Amino acid sequence: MKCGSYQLIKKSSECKGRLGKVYTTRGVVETPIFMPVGTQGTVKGVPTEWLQFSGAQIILGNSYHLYLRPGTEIIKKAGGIQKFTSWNRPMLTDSGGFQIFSLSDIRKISEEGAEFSSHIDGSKHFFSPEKSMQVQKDIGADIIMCFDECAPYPSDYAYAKNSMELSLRWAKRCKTEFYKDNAHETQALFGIIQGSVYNDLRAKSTQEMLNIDFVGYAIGGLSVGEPKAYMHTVLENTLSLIPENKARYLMGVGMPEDLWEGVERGVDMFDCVIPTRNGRNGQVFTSLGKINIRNAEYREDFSPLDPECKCPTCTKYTKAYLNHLVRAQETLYLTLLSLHNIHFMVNLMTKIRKSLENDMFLKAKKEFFEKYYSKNKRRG
RNA sequence: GGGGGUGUGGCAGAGUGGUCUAAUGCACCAGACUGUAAAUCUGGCGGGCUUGCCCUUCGGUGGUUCAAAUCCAUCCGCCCCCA
Repeated sequence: MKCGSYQLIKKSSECKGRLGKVYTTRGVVETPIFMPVGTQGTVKGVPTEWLQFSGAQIILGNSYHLYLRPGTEIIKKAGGIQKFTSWNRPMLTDSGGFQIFSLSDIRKISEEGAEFSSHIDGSKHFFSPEKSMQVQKDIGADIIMCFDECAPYPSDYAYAKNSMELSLRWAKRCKTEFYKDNAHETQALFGIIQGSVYNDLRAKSTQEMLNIDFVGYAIGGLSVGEPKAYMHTVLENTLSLIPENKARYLMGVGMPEDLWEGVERGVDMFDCVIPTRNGRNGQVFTSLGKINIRNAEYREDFSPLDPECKCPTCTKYTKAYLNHLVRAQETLYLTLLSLHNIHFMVNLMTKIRKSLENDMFLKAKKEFFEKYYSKNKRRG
C-alpha cells in the first residue's frame, strides 16, 4: 500500500464516524487516531518506551523546530528522525505553517514564503513551500504536511480569502517540490484545507485541494480560538466534500470532547499538545472529568488519578503524592502527568474505535459525557 | 552594668508625616492552556456589604498633629558590641 493511503474498514450507521487504516512506511495506523505531539523530537517528558506502552501508534514532529535545532544535517547523519529519537513507529511532521500563526510577532509573510527570526537566537530563516519540503524530506517522517498559513481567529473575510488562496498556491508548489525525487515512495504529503470560519472559502479550498490531488487531507486553521460551533460547522461542510477513500486529519485538536465531536463528523486523525502541556501545568484528564492535581482538595487524597486508568502513573501513585510532587516542583510530575494524559487520550481513541466497531458510537459517547461531566453536575 | 540596633500582613522584606490595606518575592487559593517560544500565563490573597464605600491593621499603651506604619514618651520582646 502506498504511504499515506487510507483504507475504509467500516462506516457507522449512526453518524459520519468511520473505522479505517492509514498505511505508512513504518506501519499501519488504525483510525480514528490520536497523535501525541513531539515538537522537538520528543513528546515532552515521556520516554519512548512509555509512549509505546500507552499505545501511541504515531507521533508528530515539527519541521521548524527540528530545522533550527539540532538541524537537518544531524538528523540525516543519525539516519532519519526515527533512528535519531528511537521512536520506530510512524511519524508525521508539521510543515512550519503553524509557526506562521504562533510566532506571528517574529515572522514576515510574503508570496514567496515566510521569514522567521529564530526564537532561539534571533537569526533569520526563510521558509518557503520548497524549503519546508526539503526539510521534511531530510527529517524523514512517514507523513509530511504542506506548508500553509494557519490564519488567526478572528480573520476578516478578505484576509481569510487571501490567506486561503496563498495556501493553495503554496500547496501546488509543495506538491511539485515533493514529487521532484523519490521521496514519495516512502513518504506521504497531505494537503491542508484553510478558509477560517467561512464556509464558502472552506468549500473552495477543499475543491482546489482535491484538484491538486493529495494522498490525504488535513483541516487546518481550527481550534485557534473560534467558538466550538464554528468548528463543527466547518467540519460538517468540509468533510462531506472529501472522498471517503482519503484520510481526514483535523490539525491541532483536541480536548477529549473534541475527539468525540470530530469522529462523529468523520475525522480520522487528530493531534494536540494538550495532554503534555496540561500535564506539565498540573491539569489531568480523567474518566470523571478534568482536575487540577495542584488543588488543595488532593493533598490527602490517596486514590489514583483515574480509577479506570491502567497507566503506570495510576497503577503506582496516588493523587496526594502527585500533588506533593507538583507543589515541590519535583520534575518527576512532568513525566507522570504527561504520561497519564497521553495514555488517557490514546485509550479514549481505542474506546471510540471499539464503539464504531460495535456500531454503538452514540451510546458510548453519551456514557462518556455523563461520567466526564458528572463531577460538575454534582457541584452544581 | 554601659553602648548601639531592631520589632511591618502566613514567611522574607520595602516603606520613615498625607498619594498606605501598606511595594516586591515566596507561600497559599483558584483559573486558563487545542498542527508547543509554555515545568507557562492570569486572577485572588484583613473583614463587611448596597462593589462603592465603611470598618479593622504595621510589638503594647499613651500622646503630638487637620492627618501617624512613619514624630514623641513609656512599656514589652529580640539582636549585636563592650564589661
